[in-house]
Amino acid sequence: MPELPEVETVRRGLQELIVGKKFVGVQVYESPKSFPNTMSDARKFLINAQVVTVRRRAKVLLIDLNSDYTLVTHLKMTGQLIYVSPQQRWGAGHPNNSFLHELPDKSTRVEFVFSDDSHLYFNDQRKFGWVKLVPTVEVENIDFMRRVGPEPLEDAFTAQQFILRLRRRRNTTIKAAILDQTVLAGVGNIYADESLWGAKIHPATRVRDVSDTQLTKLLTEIKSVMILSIEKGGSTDKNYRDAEGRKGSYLSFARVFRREGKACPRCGSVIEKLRVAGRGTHICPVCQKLPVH
DNA sequence: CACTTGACCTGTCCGC
DNA sequence: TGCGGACAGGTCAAGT
Repeated sequence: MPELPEVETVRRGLQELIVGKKFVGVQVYESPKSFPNTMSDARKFLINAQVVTVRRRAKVLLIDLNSDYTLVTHLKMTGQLIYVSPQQRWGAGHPNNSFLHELPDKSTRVEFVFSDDSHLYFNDQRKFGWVKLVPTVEVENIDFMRRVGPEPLEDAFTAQQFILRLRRRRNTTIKAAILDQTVLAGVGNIYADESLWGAKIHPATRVRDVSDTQLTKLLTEIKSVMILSIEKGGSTDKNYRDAEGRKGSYLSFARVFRREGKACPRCGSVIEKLRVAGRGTHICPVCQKLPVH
């Protein structure tokens, strides 16, 4: 899915595009998971409500409404939230997002309509994602929100805290540990591989075998990789699009992710693909050595 | 509690 | 071409 940089890119787009807009309609195409609330709830708390702000926590997007309800969405692997203006709906396409006039399509789960006849589409090919409408004060009580760890890009999150939280997971691999959303928020498979390469740590290293110095370096790499990716509009492998339907370009700057068989930009060795923590994993076998015992 | 694995879905790609 | 299997950016429920 969309990891932190992709969700943040969508958030920034929506913040520009939909704040102040008023919902006048909603159409649910499929999957109760995508919009489990009753339509009577939607009528009461969504229809005629205006968007106040668009927030993000971890990989979750929060669209606050002036009805004191919040649209909470998780894009999981293939979710998209795409805004389409009335002009775009009539086919005023751009090469980068010319499919907008074709929406809704077969992957559209929910379609929202604003009073100016612009639309917001929640698309999700694999149907893992979800949208909920919950009272704003209840957002923090959602199970995931209670358990999720600190935001890596907040200055208040220090290396010391990062190390303390990671040390709870001594016997697992460092990659599994940073993918664990209760340790810290927002790291997914792409930025796990990229930041471990930056810190020269083999993803299968047990946490107990990674020094505090290396963990400090790892947090620095997580932050810098995410900041760069946000600048590039995130990573588009296949499905990911921003709020205007555009692709992100981070993958053309990636050092190891999906670059197996190519040269490591640091030492020139051939990048390898392996499986760690049940996920496809990319490393430089020379820069990232497993500790020997 | 810590840790691992499979399930949730659809689509695509690769080998036979 | 067709078919089976592996795999894809995330999380959660079970299992040990």
